[in-house]
Amino acid sequence: MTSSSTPSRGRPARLDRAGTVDTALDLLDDLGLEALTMRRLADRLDVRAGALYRHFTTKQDLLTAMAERMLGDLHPQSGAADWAERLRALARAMRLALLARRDGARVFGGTHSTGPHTLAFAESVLGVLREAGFRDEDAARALMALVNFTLGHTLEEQAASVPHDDGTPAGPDRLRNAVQAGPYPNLQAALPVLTGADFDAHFEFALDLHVAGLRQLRSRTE
Amino acid sequence: MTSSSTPSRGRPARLDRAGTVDTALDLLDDLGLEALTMRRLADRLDVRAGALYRHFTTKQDLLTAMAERMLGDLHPQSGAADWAERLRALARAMRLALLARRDGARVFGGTHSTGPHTLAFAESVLGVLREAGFRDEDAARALMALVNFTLGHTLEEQAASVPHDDGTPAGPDRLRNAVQAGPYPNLQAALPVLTGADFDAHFEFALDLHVAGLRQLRSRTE
DNA sequence: ACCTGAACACCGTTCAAGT
DNA sequence: ACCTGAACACCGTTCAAGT
Repeated sequence: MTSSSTPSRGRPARLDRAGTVDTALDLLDDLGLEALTMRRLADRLDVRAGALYRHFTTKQDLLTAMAERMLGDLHPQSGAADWAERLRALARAMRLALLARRDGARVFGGTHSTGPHTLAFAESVLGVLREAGFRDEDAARALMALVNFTLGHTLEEQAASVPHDDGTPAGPDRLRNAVQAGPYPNLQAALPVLTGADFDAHFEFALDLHVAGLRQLRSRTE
Repeated sequence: MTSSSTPSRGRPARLDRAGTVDTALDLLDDLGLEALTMRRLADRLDVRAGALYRHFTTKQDLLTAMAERMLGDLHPQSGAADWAERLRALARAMRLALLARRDGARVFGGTHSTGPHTLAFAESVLGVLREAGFRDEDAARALMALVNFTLGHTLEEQAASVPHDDGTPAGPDRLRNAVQAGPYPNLQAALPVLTGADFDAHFEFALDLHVAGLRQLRSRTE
């Protein structure tokens, strides 16, 4: 369901950047980042690994294209609401785009795309902020903060859902055991929330903090 | 300057967890995460690679110990100030601890230590927040938000300082070229700040947002 | 022009055998 | 008890040679 176009007439080129990136993302979903190797990707494309280097100078180049592609599936949902709600919608859309693929946050975090989807996202965030009256400098820094905490959050969220080798969920257990073994009263109190799986709520909390901070900055600047 | 103790009497064990972690961190500083291999670490310890597996079940285990060790060099600077300033000091200390070693943020982000240093840090942050009057749930989420954006920021900061193969700084150039090639008026306006290297200011901005958000939450809760 | 075959220089990890 | 030697099953990347 991945390779589109190129109706096999004559002997069509089996490889092209776009199709290869799609297949690589499918492979990522199936096997995870650790198992995404050039050889396995080549296998799935019925090609030898060396052939990939005609379209990607390096594996890093492929990963960057994958990150860029992920941000293409970005649909911020927001009517003509106020700036804060439009900002929230953009942050939520970024989170969902990264969550949509296995290890999406790690792929995104390990690359630095300057492709059109990535730039369009940044452009949108900056547009909302500048229209809201923020200075260029503050808008730039607010964009960085938003991207950074969204990435950090999504990294954590995807890491937490990785199970042990034996199948049981890894994160919560280890933390609970460690906390109960030592003198950590505050951690003990926070444990239910920290080991809880309500990542939507965690993200919304962080988003609220960010927006509240911006609102205050705005009211002082204007 | 790394291996301490074990005055070579008789035939001392050449390997121990603590010393190995120190050497691994030295190697990380010298060569970076990409080049930190079990074989190279074994070389520096005058040992064969297989011997490392007597002390670390896996490379991931070693990396986790390294992350835990990094948080041991945490010295939050703050007198008996108010909660907001104490929180800032903790966040700054975490950032500095990660920046102190090459690729420190990537090592930390790729692991999930539940060691004493890591837990003590979390315990401190939670302590400040709970003493300030935050509910357990909010304190837990504020801790997660703080760790996530500090990690995200530091990841970005260390990635930005990686040069091209040819020596010139990689990040700024590529972004500038890409932005100037397309219709990105908002990015154009933000470019000086985005490509600027004042990461202290970027971090303080994000920290201000976080604290302002918390202050507002607190005034509504109490 | 595009891909294969085959190699190069590595990896993490395991484990019998030595001391 | 602790480490070596040697192997296993891989990696990313390059490049002459084929078609």
